[in-house]
Amino acid sequence: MSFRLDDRKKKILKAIIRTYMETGEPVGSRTISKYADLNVSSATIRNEMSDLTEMGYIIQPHTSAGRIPSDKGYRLYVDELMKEKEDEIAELRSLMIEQTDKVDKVLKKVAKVLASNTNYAAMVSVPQYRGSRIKFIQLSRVNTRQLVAVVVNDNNLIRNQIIELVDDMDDETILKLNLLLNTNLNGVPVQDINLGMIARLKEQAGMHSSVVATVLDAVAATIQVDQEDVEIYTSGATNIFRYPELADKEKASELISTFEEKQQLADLVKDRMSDEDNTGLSVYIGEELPIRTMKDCSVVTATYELGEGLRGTIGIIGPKRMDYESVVESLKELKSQLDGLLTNKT
Amino acid sequence: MSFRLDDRKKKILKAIIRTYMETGEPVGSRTISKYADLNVSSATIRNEMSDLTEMGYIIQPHTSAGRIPSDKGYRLYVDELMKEKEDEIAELRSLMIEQTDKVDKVLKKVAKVLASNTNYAAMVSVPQYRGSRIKFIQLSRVNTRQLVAVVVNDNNLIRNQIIELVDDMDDETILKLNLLLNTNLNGVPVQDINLGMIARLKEQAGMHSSVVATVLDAVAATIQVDQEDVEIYTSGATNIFRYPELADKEKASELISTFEEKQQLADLVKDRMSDEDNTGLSVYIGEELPIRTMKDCSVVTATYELGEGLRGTIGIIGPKRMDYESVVESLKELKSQLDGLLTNKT
DNA sequence: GTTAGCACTCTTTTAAATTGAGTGCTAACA
DNA sequence: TGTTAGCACTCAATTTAAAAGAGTGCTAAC
Repeated sequence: MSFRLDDRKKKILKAIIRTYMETGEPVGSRTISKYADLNVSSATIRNEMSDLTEMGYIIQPHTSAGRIPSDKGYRLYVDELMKEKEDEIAELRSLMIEQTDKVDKVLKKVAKVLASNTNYAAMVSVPQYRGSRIKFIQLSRVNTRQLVAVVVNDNNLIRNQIIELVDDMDDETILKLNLLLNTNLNGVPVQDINLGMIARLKEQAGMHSSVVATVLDAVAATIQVDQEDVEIYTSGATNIFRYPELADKEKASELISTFEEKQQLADLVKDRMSDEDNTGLSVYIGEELPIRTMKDCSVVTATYELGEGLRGTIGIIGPKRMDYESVVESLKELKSQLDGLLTNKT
Repeated sequence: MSFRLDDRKKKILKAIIRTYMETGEPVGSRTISKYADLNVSSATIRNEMSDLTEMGYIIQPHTSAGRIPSDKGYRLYVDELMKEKEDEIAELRSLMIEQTDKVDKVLKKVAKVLASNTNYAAMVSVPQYRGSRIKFIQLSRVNTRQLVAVVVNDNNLIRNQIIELVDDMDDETILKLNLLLNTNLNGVPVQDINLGMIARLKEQAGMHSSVVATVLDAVAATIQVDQEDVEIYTSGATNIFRYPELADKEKASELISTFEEKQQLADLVKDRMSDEDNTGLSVYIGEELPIRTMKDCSVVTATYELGEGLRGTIGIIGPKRMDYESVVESLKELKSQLDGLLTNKT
């Protein structure tokens, strides 16, 4: 009782998915039979649809309604049936990135443009520093009891912190510490800096004063990236109201909460980040997503690389019947704009 | 044909508002007649309600339904009828602020706690630097073609920027510039630094090299606050789904968009900021709000002051029938926790 | 001034009837 | 053997009608 997915079946499945994308309503045999390059009657379509249902590519919401694509159906569509679609993307190309903005402004704008361009919800993760190296460290005196520590990494990202002193510290010591920090940490990858290393530095500092220890700890804290919290910008959350299948109170509320919290999105992105494949694009459909509230959604993500090792993710969240082609194209376009953007800026 | 708002009328209005807050349904004369300390029949209440309607404190959504409070009614309630309510707030008191966190983390948390505590949407604006003074400026060399500028103000807030040089700059010049900047700008209020001042500095720098000019411009840009964009954290946007009168697709979508965009909230906050009254608390009801999408909401805001001149706003957005008493109490509590929080931290 | 009573209004709820899209099956056809 | 017309059947969605319920305004009596 197993069927072959022949050419006609594929064509019909594709027609079903395409139609469903537009309307959001279950699609019936009659509708498909009118579909251009497929000159068969609705009865024939019905037979084929019956087969496709049994094969699990489409689903009948109730006895007497049309069919809608299953996750498996969408998956086949994304993997095989989808043809690239080159139009409308030009808009993005012109609309975008002014070199003068700061990185976070650019990323916020990317989220916004992406959302308004696709009519889905968009997210952009701020690149993690992981893999970047320390380029410059400086301790400066603000006043007798305050220092400021500034750390610049090789992507020109700056972190800093005020250090409150409990005891005085003379200028010479500060100079010495600066030298120590720079000779020992310059060029060291951020993630290699750990407690052991700091302990060794404290020893080398020679002086066992607790003030020095405090300062070194503070510097370490400045450098250390909060590995946990990836920052995420979102935009267009309310676009989900455009799609009735996501727009009832229950679902909409849960989904928008997920966007608002961002933590789960961050987890999703982090997951994705560790992977390493050629295109940098991935598609999650429905239950494939690790986030329960999103089981009626699809998510398409792309990783971009601002500079050496500075890697972030852009993504689109929409209904399962999202227009995968244009989403993929939009993401590709933005990815290529972001890749290498940072070459000469903050 | 004008009535006096006597004691009984006030009592009845208060009862109507209280009841409506709970149920969200128009409330009828019968319901009120059962209300404890008011031993009159529903017919009497009806007469009084008729008066109150004519006076504009309550509204009849349609001929044969109960009454709901009008904006004017709520206003009276807030201004006169509301009695302070001291319970449940203790929770906030314990729940809150760990001194160790950074300011932005604290503020995000405040928004979250406020939202989950009240079941309304919450917003927190990040304090503007306006009024703060410059405490410390330092230019440091990162490498031959890059400097980093660090500016610390008297609230210990740090801003910084990488400066790309087009021409080399020797160490002596950097030292000279540092001296120049610190002697001239130290203690100067941030908002007093303008183009004229920078021009004068350039002159004083003596050297007419364009490199120096570039550096000074960059430093100015670092100091300059983006006056336009107040940053705002929001939380609990989806709480609006708890209130049917706000939860239909149309309104919910618009409201959530407003939260997401934040620009309009920022404008609201900025407006508020210029005011100067004793308590720092204000209540906007319905049409009193300058934001069209919020005409069915009420907003309560409180300004807090982290340190000298570092002033921000916390606010609650909810349905007009929000529980003004506990909202006001919650805000007061958080305000008092935030006030003066910054005394010794970043 | 207060209240019981009642007719009237209008929304909400409930139930029933109708419509309509779509299926599955059968029998006929090429 | 694959395709198709035809038809009975199913089930959600829509329409329609009826009933219920909540609340008011007014009147007349206390």
